[in-house]
Amino acid sequence: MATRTDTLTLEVVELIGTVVARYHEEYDRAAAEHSLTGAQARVLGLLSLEPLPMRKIAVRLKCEPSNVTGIIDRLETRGLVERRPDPADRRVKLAAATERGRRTARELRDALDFAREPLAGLSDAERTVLRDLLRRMLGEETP
Amino acid sequence: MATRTDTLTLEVVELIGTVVARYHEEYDRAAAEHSLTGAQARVLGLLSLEPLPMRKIAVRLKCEPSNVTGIIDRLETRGLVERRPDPADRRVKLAAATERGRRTARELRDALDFAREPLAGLSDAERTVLRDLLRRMLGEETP
DNA sequence: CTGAATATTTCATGATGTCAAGTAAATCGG
DNA sequence: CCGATTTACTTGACATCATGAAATATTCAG
Repeated sequence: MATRTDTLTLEVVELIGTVVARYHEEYDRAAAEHSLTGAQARVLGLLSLEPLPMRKIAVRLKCEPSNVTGIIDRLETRGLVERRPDPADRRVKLAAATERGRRTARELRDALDFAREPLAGLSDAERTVLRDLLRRMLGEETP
Repeated sequence: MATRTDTLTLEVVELIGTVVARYHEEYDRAAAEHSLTGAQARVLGLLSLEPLPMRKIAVRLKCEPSNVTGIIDRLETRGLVERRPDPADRRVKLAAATERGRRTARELRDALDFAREPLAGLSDAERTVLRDLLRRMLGEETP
């Protein structure tokens, strides 16, 4: 099976590149409307689901823990996140979204839902096909 | 047509998020193997096709021209890119990949081709479907 | 209890990004 | 042709994000 140089493959790769670029534009634009950077929006989104230790945030972001300190600092300064002690381990600090933080995260999600409208051009059947192709492409087994 | 909250749409959005993350990981990893950052690799890729004025690089990157100055500075320091005068307009500086720059860009492209192997799991017919769906999703009319 | 491992922070450093100001060159109106 | 405006690029100041090393506090293993 030709995997590298054929026109079709290159075309798909190019399209995926475009999807990636579009995704970031929309994400950063939505974040900027709340005066957040992309990284801050991402972390706030994570914390709106559940409080997390600094260490785990770093794992999710695939970055050094020392980097997370600064990002949480900035979110905390703006009252969107707070640090709490972990009752089970006094070394650990849990970062948790405040009420305002959760509200901001919700608004961000809604704005991104709007940005996701590109999918509106596809029917349910087509989305199903797209979902299955993406899953296989990502090597996830169809459950 | 339900576009926002249905499970199928959210699932596809999630998968696209995963594709975006995967794409960046691979891209940055390939760039790092040549001691390049993602931004540097991206610019080098552009310049390996044709020399460009600083201004146009900024447009392609969707950033301020002053930012491009630094990126080109760093690529130039490493002998991958050079600045040339534009014979048609003495205000303009053309950034052009050197021979070494073109070679590095080629190696980078090859490494990325390898990273693109996820597509190997799909047949030609499936890739065609994927291509068409992505095109429609991106609002490009099928030529 | 002591020593190793873990979680976080701080500091130094570099890349990327913005914005404002400055320089040089082209262009336009008169 | 000439002065005013626009355009292209650079510089400097600053914020964010990222890494890595060192410091501190706490847990855990033996």
